[in-house]
Amino acid sequence: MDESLPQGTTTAPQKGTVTQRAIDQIKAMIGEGRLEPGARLPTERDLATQLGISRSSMREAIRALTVLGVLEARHGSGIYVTQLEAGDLLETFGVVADLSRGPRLVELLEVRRILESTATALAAARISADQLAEVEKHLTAMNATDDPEEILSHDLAFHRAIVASAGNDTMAAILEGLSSRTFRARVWRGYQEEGAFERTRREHAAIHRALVAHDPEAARAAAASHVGEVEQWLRTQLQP
Amino acid sequence: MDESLPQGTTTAPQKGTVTQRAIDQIKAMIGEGRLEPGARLPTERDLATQLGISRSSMREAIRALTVLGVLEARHGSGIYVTQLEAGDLLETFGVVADLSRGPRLVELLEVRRILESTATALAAARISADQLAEVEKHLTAMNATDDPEEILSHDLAFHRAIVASAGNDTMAAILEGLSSRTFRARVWRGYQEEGAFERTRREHAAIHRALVAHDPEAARAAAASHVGEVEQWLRTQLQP
DNA sequence: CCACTCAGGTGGTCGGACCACTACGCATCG
DNA sequence: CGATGCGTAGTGGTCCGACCACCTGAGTGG
Repeated sequence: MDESLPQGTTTAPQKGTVTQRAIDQIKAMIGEGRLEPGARLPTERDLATQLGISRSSMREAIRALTVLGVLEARHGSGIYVTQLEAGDLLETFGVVADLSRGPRLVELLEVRRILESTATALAAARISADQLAEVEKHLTAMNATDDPEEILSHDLAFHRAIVASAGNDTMAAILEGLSSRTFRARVWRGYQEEGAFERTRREHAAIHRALVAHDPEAARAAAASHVGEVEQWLRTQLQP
Repeated sequence: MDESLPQGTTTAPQKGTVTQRAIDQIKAMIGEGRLEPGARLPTERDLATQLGISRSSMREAIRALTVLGVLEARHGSGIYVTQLEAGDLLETFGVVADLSRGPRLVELLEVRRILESTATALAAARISADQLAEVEKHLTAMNATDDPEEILSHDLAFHRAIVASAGNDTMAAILEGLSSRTFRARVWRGYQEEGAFERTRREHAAIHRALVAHDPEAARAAAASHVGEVEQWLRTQLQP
């Protein structure tokens, strides 16, 4: 069947590195509810003792879970479990966008097109007056300046406000990663040099109209077309 | 002449922890193309010396990038950059599914419904004979057993084969995380106790028919309905 | 009653030591 | 001559102990 290895403590699969085991164990503690969101963990030294490993290895495990958005270390205070909200856990999604290039950029944009068109459709049905005002604020601000940096900033906020109105925080967090600053800046650099300003402006206006009219289908089409334009442009860039 | 500037050009901005800086620098090296996918990094000791930090801190940085799927450490050999493919970077996506609970599970299922319905529609248009055979293999195997464990396994493979036929690796990797074993096992436990076997079988058959007919719209509807069923069930479970 | 001080505890960093494993060249054997 | 085996150098993995930087809260003084 299996082994003849005596287990020192309760559960020790004895697989992989010591650090990896520590990562899994802490993750399991949270998954099983033994550690609530926001809870404070024992000290690094205590944790290391409990799991029978050195503090160095335990620190590596904690660092790993920190970059994953699961834990949060506060210098001088302690280690805490994050709220485990979508934003916390999906922050690493931005890394994917930053490190992707070539064909994968197109794939990412395709995913964004699918999700954002649906999110925009949902927003058209659910958006409130206040949320719509927020959207309009960034729309007008975007059209009132020529600074590319500022345009990009308001463009991001424009879409972010719309997606937030869709009411699905997880989807919003994913799209946030897919629209991260460095990601868009890379694509926009060349895209806007082809006189895409005016087209972008029209597309944004179309999206806005659909939101005002609370027309999900029109919103979906407008958003899909908007992202699709960039997607198609990028596709041609890869086939010189 | 270096400090008091918002951002340095070459040297470190002296922000955050030393380890975090190391993480960013390595990430930047890869992003700027100074480290190609599959390339071998200098040794931990050399890297630590280059960045002027201790080996312990460097190890934490490496470990962090390892769990993110950016680096891969081979004991006794060296540290290498992964191929940076969708699967490598999106493996951490499974953590989100594993640690999510309550309302966020519904949100995740909603995202999956949107993506998988589109992926299934794409698959209907593009699927080849070989790929279709693979899908059918798992479909029949799923209907030929009563072992819940085996059913779940073939169910996963069934959808995986379909999504793979859509031709978007990034989307496939995301859906893989959203359909991870532990995630589905948690949901299915209760779902299948309500006689959902037969319904699931019919829904799978409908998806298969649409694939055979190369009918994207039917495939989209069938897939959306399939995931939506589970989604709705889960929604009711949260409102007792 | 409030503000300040300061000591203890915590995460952050460092350097060194040793172990486990891999890779590669060299000597050996067929 | 080629294939095999072995040994060694180099790599990541682990551990230890020390010190630093920072936060917290109890105690002190006004």
